[in-house]
Amino acid sequence: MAEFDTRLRILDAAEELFMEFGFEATTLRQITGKAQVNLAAVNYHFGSKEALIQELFRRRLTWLNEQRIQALDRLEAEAKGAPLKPSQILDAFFGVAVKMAGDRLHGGRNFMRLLGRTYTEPSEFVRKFLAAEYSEAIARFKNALFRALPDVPKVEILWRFHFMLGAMSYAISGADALHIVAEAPIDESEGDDLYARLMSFLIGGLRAPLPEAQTKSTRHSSAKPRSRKAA
Amino acid sequence: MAEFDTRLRILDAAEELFMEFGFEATTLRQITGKAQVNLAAVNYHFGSKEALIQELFRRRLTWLNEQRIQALDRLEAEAKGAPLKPSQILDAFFGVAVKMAGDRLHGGRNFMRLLGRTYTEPSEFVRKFLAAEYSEAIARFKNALFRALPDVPKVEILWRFHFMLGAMSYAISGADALHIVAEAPIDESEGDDLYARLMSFLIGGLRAPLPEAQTKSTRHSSAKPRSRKAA
DNA sequence: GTCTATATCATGATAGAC
DNA sequence: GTCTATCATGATATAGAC
Repeated sequence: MAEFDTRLRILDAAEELFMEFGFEATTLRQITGKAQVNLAAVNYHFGSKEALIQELFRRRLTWLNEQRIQALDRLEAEAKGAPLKPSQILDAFFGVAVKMAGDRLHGGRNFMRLLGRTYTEPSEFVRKFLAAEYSEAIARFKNALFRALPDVPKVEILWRFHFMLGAMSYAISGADALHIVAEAPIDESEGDDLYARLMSFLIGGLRAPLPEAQTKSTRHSSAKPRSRKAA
Repeated sequence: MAEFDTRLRILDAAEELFMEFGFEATTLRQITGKAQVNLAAVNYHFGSKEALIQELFRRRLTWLNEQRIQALDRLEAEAKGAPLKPSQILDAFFGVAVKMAGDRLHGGRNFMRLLGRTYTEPSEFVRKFLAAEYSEAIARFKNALFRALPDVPKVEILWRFHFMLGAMSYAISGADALHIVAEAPIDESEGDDLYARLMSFLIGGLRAPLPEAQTKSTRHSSAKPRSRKAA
């Protein structure tokens, strides 16, 4: 079979299968079967299943984070040293991702849904790899948020960033899980709709009043002394 | 000797291992090894690995959702027919979960971290099972939110509920993933701290201004100037 | 009821012909 | 570079002794 690019066929097939079944449950036989290449091709071209997974993330995640950093670069150039607005920062970080997730054509959709789940993946080597791929972009956006919200404690910003990543992950993983919430299938909100919905939510969460001003309408901690600070 | 003991040992060991390595990557040998029972014990007591997983969820998730519903019952009894405040509803739903997640002692911590990841699990039978276990609680809380926020389109509430579940999932999965965001290890916010942080964020997101562009039905410009605060 | 031993099978990976 | 054939391993599950 005179295949033009076996590598690409494997990567695309693997992306789709990993998205559907996860890393462990997807076998090399499924991948090579779907890609219509020989079973040995994966090991020939990538060396191992693990290396295939890494290459799969590398080819898209590197690009995604470059886009994010470029978007941030543009905003900061325009601002000429002034702090950015939080909404601008979130737009640069999450906007690119949601757009990529809406792109069915180039496989971005599959990849982003996979990525959303992978962020909390138990597998050690995947997490290490993700952390490395993300580190530059995360550092840039963290600093931008610190500057944009000088009154908010940094640790609070980090936690909220973390929460936002969770919301984005579910937003993108989307349909399957949402059906647990909405028994009746609802219109799948793709692209612009989803983006607008997510952004409203994220900005609302990021700019919410800090927890210390929490009004106690609950009885959860009424029995406990307030002095529990250390943890 | 006692079968009961063996069952429990298996469940506890499995919970911990599944949390650490995921369902697929955890083998019956690991489970029975950690539980210090015989390899055949899992199949004897549960029938299969799949049935073990279901039993594992059942024993905790059923209880969790009962707690949630009871909390909602109490709130609604107090309100005597009036709509609840959104913060009360969120408190009933997420508060119980976060408290359970903070309970290292009875294994609730492991379970909740597992649950957070599992919600978007690819595995078909797990998702089906979760949907069934959740359905009653979700229905109750959906309706409570619909009543509490009569001006917000229902589809919007469902999406925001979905986003909130994502934020909670990450909040609980917590430490591992957060280290990707915060390179320097930050104090692990457990219990009350985490709860307060998450609730502020969730309420902020739930009550955020609605997104402008709604390509829903033919209604245009509902004559309500949504104050778009920031681009 | 619990364990030992094993059946049965699918996996990731490799060797070597072409 | 691609294929066929095969490997060693480890998986779930079962049969039968105790």
